[in-house]
Amino acid sequence: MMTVNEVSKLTGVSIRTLQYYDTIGLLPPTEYTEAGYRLYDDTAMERLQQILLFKELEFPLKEIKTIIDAPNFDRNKALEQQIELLTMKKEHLENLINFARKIKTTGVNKMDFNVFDTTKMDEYARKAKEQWGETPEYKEYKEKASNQSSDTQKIAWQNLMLIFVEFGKMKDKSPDDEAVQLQVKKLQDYISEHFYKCSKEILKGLGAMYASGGEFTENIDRAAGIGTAVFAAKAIEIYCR
Amino acid sequence: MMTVNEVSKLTGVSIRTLQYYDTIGLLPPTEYTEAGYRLYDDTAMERLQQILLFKELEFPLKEIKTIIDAPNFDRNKALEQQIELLTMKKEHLENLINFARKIKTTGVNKMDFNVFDTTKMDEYARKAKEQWGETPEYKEYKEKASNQSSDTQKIAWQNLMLIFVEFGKMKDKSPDDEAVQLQVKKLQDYISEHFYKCSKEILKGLGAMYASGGEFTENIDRAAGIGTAVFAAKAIEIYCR
DNA sequence: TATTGACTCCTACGTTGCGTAATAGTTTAG
DNA sequence: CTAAACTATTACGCAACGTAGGAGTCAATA
Repeated sequence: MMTVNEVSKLTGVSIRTLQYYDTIGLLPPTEYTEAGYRLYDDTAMERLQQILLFKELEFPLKEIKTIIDAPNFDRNKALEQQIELLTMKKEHLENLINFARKIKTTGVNKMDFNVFDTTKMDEYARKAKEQWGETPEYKEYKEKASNQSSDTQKIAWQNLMLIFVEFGKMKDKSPDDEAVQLQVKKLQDYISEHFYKCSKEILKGLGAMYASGGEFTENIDRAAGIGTAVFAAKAIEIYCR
Repeated sequence: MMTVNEVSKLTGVSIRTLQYYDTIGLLPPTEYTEAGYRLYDDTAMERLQQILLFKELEFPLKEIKTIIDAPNFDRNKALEQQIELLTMKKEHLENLINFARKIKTTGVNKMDFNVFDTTKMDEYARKAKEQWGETPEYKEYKEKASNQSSDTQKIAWQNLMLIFVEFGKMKDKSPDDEAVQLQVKKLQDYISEHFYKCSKEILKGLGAMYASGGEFTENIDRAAGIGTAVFAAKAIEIYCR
């Protein structure tokens, strides 16, 4: 039988934590002395080992409790689910890192809220559908959109907006300037990678849509400066010739 | 001037959040009506935009406050630091994912606490040093150990232990069995990748150390079953001939 | 004008996993 | 037997809000 101090020293778990695990019923001590001191035996220690194992994998304590208490719990299934969860978190972080890098290089400080609004994205998708109908490109978009988490999607749209921000900073140049044309290519590549294969045909249609004066135009101009949408459309038009 | 409701609908930020940002001083409204209603103007909205931007990058609110309030704050430096932080988190998750995968395949349910104890790791390192002196391998270890975060190191040790767990499950086989020998190679590769280049010479020395009856032997046996250390040492000896 | 419905305010508890006192009783070594 | 070391319980603190409750406000309708 070991006291809290001994258990703590052996396992590295703090005394407070042991007390806490007792109060939440995760790891009740084997018995108490008359004075109320907690005493743990080997069985309790094994349970603690289990707890530490799952805690290491970032399971929340409540889940750990149900997992360990369930007599015939499917360990592997829980592990797989947790792996999935961790993977999603990882991807989220990867997205954020890319986003932060781009923010740094473009030096944005204004960004339209609608860009952050996921519901608007579907609106754009619907508009695109109106223009293109049930083309293979639209199907591809829907597929990618449904496969990827909305989180990944959201950040993809944000990064797309950052490309327009770069357009915004080139407005003093001519639309056929080399740097501007390169930017158009970056746009095309980005769309191809994250939404659907973007041929020059489609890009042309997009350019027209950007400058058509609708919500898309507004959003671009608000995020990247007034006139950016039209400017980008011009550059796109030249690029697609 | 916009009310909380309007701001909320425009930005997707909840009313409660706006109230909260007011109480913590992050985003005080431009003014209050006589009735105490919060009113926001364009300047406040821009500030909110900034806040959302940094929040997206998982900056804590307190930092966001200091960042935005500092008149000549080095944005890029803050972004770089945040990128680093996010990268560390990502690496941690990658480690955990690998750990979880290995746990799943090996089916461990016992793991010695000392394995989780970082302080012991340095002890092993010191022992290794006694055996090898200031060899280039030891220098390599120290370099890798200092470069990698202690977190990554810790999980590397855990995964090393899992390799011994697999040894433990092969104890009924002969040490020169093909599967066992393959396991030795896996051990060698793992050490090479995560600690230092592990030649057969060094591996031989390690094998002797594992079976020498010291703390290392105890830890291996406790984590992977009694007799595992000796068994692994035999297999290693054969492998190194 | 009174009422209704929509909106807003503030207060305050719940969440997660403990850290950190503060106060008081217990055990052990000298 | 006393002091040192250990333990217990209680309870606040943190991060970033969600949620609920009670009450005052605003705009429009009956």
